[in-house]
Amino acid sequence: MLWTVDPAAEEPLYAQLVAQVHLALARGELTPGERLPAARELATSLEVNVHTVLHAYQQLRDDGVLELRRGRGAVVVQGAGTAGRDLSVVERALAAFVDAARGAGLSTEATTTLLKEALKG
Amino acid sequence: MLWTVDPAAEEPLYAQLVAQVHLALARGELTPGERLPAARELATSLEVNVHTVLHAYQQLRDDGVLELRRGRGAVVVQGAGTAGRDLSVVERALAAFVDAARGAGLSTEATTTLLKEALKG
DNA sequence: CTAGTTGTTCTATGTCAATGCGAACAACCT
DNA sequence: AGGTTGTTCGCATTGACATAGAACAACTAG
Repeated sequence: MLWTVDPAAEEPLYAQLVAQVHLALARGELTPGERLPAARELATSLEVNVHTVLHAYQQLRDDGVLELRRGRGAVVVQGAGTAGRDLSVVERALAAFVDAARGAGLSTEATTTLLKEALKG
Repeated sequence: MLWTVDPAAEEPLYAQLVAQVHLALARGELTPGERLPAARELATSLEVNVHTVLHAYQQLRDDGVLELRRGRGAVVVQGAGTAGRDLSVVERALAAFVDAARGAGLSTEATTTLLKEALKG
């Protein structure tokens, strides 16, 4: 998977990393059993502090996505993600939703707020 | 519209108010020309500081949703929102998207991340 | 014109998250 | 045994968030 980080973004750096892993997992770019780069290594290449990367890793562990062990690194948990599943249905539904929202003149704030509400229930 | 605030939520208080206005506007519960409660008044009833409410109001003004004038209060801008439009199409598309995402086993993080990505492009 | 209302602006304070930095430590691998 | 890697401390800095109080200016209503 591809790692990127935008220090200018409003979203915290660690949260950006967390979201990227979730997304890569959903897209099958990351599969269970796969090992992620070492925290220090990733931190260096992203020009970010080690603790920031570790913060993201620990968050992902709490999410049940990663398994962390000293000396071994960060490994994607077996059964995590949707690897192998077909996401085309989701992609189509997403495209339809975005089109509908834009067609109705909804702002991005209103659109994301609607989704959050729907996910709550 | 209904005003609520949850101090325990992760989302900032002012952001909660902003989201509520956006949502109410999208749902037609708030119409252009309508006047919002005075900042001090709303702050008192919500047991929140005046500056917090004002922060939300000013954010909404920056979003092009509100018009603020001293002595007159906060009024919804003419042409703001989707008042009068039919949101049933959006609601259905949203429901379909949420169903598809859940059916695919996507986490809420992955789902919201997907939407953000889609809204960017 | 007067008094009340309401947003605007200013200063100040305290808390907390995020990030960065350094160091020691424990489990794991080769 | 030695290197790798996550774990756990401590500490400092920055900024957002929220609260608080006060004075001020524009508007409304009487």
